[in-house]
Amino acid sequence: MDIPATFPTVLRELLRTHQAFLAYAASHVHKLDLTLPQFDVIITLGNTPGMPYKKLGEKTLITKGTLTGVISRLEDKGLVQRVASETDGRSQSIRLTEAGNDLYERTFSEHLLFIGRLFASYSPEDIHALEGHLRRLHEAILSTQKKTQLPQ
Amino acid sequence: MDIPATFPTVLRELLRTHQAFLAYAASHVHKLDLTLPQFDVIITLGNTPGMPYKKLGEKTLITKGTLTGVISRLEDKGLVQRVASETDGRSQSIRLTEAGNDLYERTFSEHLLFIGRLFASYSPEDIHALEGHLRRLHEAILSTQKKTQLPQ
DNA sequence: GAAAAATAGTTCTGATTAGAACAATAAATA
DNA sequence: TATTTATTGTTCTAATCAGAACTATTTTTC
Repeated sequence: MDIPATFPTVLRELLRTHQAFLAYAASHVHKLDLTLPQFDVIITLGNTPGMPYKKLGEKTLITKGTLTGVISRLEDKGLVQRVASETDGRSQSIRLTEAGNDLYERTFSEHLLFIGRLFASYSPEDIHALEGHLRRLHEAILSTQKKTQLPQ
Repeated sequence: MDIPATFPTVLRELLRTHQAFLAYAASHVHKLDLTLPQFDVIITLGNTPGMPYKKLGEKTLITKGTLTGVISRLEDKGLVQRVASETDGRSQSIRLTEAGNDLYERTFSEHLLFIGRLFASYSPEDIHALEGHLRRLHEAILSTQKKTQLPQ
């Protein structure tokens, strides 16, 4: 079995790029007195009638245990509210309050512009290629993980 | 200014891929009763005479405030030790203890194999291409960040 | 319909994170 | 040399993170 000598380098680069992106995005979001996960919840809920807890977690990649705390802090700030589901006694819907929606409308497009600057030098094809490479690695990880789960 | 409609998708994919990789790597490392940052420190120190605190932080991407805690926990486990610098009263060198080195020797190559499985379907050119794409995005982020730092 | 299994959220724990404030030391400057 | 400035590592805070245990409610299965 011959391991390419360079794959640890790729992975380091993945980590560094990820970290750099978070720092860049956070520098913008912190001006709103929100954390990155909090803002992520806001923009995920924007332009929706709200969504169940679980779906929100899947979209934002936030674990349910963490999500409880994030939502609570946003609720304290008056930006979101929990609404008990009528059909399922376990479930709740999270949605933006009026203040939360105001914030969303006021900041989202600017945030998009801010993030978009990163890709100033990218053509649509460039972006597409990058996405393809990431998606391939992502899928490779998932399928390797699956194989490893029930080894031999 | 025309923003490509797809860049949020790429970034989501970056986050998902990153998360998937961490989960995959952690599943292996947790068997050693170590966290990912802890193991990262171990393999960074492996095959070195130790290194100053600051350099270790740069290599592992761990902030100095966090690093203090990580090192302390590894010290408690008897895997690393702090050695005061002789020339600089502020500085310390961190290095593996004998037990730490044993662990490193025993687990590193296996860990490399484990991670290498992710790239089973990759040719060296594939890996190189992926790395190039990541590096480009990384540099785009850094340069955009620099421009934003002193705006107008 | 009753017991068992699955699901939604909460709570708890230990660790990491970024960031700021701080002490001690070293280096630069005047 | 004395003062100022920079650097190293620690400590502190508030938040996130994954994972496990737990409660309350469905849903499944028999």
